Amino acid sequence: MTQYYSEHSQVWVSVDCIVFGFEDNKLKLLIGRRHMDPGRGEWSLYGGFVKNDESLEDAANRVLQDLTGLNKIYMKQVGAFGAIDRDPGERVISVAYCALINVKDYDDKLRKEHGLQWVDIDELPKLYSDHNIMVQKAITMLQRRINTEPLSFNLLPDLFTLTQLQHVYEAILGEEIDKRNFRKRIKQIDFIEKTELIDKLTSKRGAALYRFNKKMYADYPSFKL
Amino acid sequence: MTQYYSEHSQVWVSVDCIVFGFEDNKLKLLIGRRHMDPGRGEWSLYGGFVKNDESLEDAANRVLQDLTGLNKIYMKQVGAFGAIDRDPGERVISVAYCALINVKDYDDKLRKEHGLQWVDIDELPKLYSDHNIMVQKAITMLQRRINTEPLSFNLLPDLFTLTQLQHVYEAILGEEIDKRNFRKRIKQIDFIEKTELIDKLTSKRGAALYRFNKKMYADYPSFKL
DNA sequence: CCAAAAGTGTTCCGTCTACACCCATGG
DNA sequence: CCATGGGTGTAGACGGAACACTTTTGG
Repeated sequence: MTQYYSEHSQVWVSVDCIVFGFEDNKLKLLIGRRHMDPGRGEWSLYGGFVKNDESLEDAANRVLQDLTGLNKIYMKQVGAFGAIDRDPGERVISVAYCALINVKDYDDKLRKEHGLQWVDIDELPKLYSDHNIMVQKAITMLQRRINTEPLSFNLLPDLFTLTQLQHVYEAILGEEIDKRNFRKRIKQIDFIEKTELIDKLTSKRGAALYRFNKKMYADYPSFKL
Repeated sequence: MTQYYSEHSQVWVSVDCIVFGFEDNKLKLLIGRRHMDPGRGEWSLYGGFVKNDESLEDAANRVLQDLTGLNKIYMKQVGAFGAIDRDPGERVISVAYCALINVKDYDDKLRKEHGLQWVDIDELPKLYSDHNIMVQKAITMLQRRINTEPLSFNLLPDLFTLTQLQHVYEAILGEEIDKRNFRKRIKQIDFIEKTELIDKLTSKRGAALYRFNKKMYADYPSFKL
């Protein structure tokens, strides 16, 4: 079993946040250029070191809040990355977290202050260290889970049209979906509620706005698209 | 982005191995009693600290080899666990790895030397720290992946009968499977090869032995049970 | 001869897929 | 009046689930 602490070496642990957003019917990733060595100037995920008095989740939440001003963001651990030389400076193990945010909730001024950009996931540049691998793993995770967990709503405003929702699925899965089949399946899910409201922004005719009823889902947490 | 190292604190990082085996048609977990403080005497997973000159995977492999004498064990990361007080002694972040081994390959003398036991996953005791959560997460992971990845063979000898294979699925999924439907599906998978050999140990009539053809799978890595 | 496990097909039902046209409105 | 996106149903294919009896042989 575990042996005494002092005989062993300690390492730095960081969290890296893989922040996805949805805009122009594309899945986007929030990245910026590193402001410090090693890797100054390279494209990178946003991250930070884990402090002694915070859990991994707390650290990821702190970094995300610092970054977006938002609290209670949907977040899931992607995994720990621990190759010896993954950080060119020192031994740093990093735990990657995937976050989904609604771009509209995110103050764009804050984005610019941090020097960050939304980049289409189909046009990602080479990122610092192993960050591309982290992103790839996060996308695979989303694809596996999107049909069995209500993830997609985190990328949309509280009120959304079915076409928007469909575009989220298409962006994550990377393939087109038949509109009629998609809507048929949605109708069977009772916690995706149709409201009386009509969205007139995206079409002339107007589209019904829907809402994800969190309470109803919490009472009966089963999801299968 | 990441800031300079020295301003930040370091932590201990350990790996914990969730070792599954299959025996008596049950899924079993390898656990032992802790030989040191904190938590001396409690049931626990087997683990060890990550050294400065090894990756997380290397550390997990080292611990597994130390434990079983086996090399090239099937292994997958379950996740990083980082609650502040998860280790009662010091701040230790642990990365859990799930391993699948064939009990027959494992020298039972070595097991006893380490004071370890195979315990039915339906009869797990309370484990040290957050180890029960790790195990639960590993089982959920297996259940999700067993139908899309060729995991099950790692729990069996090279040659196995279809009934044995079916029992592995039943043990992991926790539900009974129809024999005829199961065999129908297996027949469609061409890298599960029927051999000429007959197993006479488990039945009077004798059952055909099958083999997982790794090369054939590597050439065409698609799996759907 | 019998207990115990191996092996084998068919039918039914529900689910997924493919597919095309009318509607409402702003400009 | 027309371009744009919203909204709707059906038929055929396919895959999954239910289901029971015969075979072999060691003891």
